Amino acid sequence: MAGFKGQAEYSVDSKGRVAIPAKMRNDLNPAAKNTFTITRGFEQCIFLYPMDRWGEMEDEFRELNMFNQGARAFVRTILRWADEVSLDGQGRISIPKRLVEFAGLDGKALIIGSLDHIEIWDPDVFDDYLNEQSSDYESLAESVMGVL
Amino acid sequence: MAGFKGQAEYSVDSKGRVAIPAKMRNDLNPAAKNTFTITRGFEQCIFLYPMDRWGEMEDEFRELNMFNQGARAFVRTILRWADEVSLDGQGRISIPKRLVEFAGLDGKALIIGSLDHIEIWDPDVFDDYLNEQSSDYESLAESVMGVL
DNA sequence: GGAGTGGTGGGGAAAAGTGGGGAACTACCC
DNA sequence: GGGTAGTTCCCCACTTTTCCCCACCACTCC
Repeated sequence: MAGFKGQAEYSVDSKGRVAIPAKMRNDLNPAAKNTFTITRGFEQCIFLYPMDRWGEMEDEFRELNMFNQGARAFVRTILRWADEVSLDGQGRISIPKRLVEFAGLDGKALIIGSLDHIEIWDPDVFDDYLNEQSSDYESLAESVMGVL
Repeated sequence: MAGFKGQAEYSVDSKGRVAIPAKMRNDLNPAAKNTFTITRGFEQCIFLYPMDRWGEMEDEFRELNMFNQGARAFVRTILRWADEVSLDGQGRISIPKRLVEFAGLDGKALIIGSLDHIEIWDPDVFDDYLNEQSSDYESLAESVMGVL
């Protein structure tokens, strides 16, 4: 299955609905049944995992030792923000209010494909994130990939 | 079976009744027969285990060595707080008074899905819990999942 | 230029949450 | 032993939210 890639800027309507780019919809595994688990991402963005991939994530969480405080706190956070959303007839999902607020979405959304998941950012928030990056793309690449 | 996820803030009425979110009810295994074992959770919250999953938990407790003092104390605690509750026609359960007091519930309840169980928190108590967290979500994720 | 695909916006039906009332059961007191 | 008060459980009705469907506009590809 091809991973998600590319980016697009779409509008978020008053009901919190956002269209998922057709290109990414086409990359969906039929097993995902046009359904995603939407949850809080890292940094100030939203993660969207297709149902099939989310099942694998849950299996990883189940393997954690729930008698460990840190593990409980982590699982509580990722799960309490999570919700299941499906594409409507127009290829849109509706984002729960609390996630709209968390990501600071305000009329516009930046959709970014990221292999096994899709990220949703507020365009302004994403600009700030880019500006905060201390190292440039080339140095980052070296530190992440250079040790392989 | 998909695990429980998501959160919702519902009211606790004067009779100690709380609705279980429809999304979580739909994730219930029919074998659970709309029945839960409700008991004291970790941190100041209430745990709700569907009947089918609770059976497995009991099996785990049975395997503990009851000649060990700690094991006895642990099992005593979790069992003495436990009670069996069923959904009424409106999808609600009624929480035993002593658990309402333990969790500090006061008119409102925060329901959090957590894979194999559901947690019930008082919203204020949960805020305090969040504030006590020493590390942010990103660092927590790295320390919990980063070693995989 | 027309048809089809892709994104946007709104309205109505159905489901979900909330609160209250009444019957059945129990426990306590007279 | 009977009556009363308290509790629990079940059912009904109301209100709000959510979801699904329909219509429209823009762009692109024949």
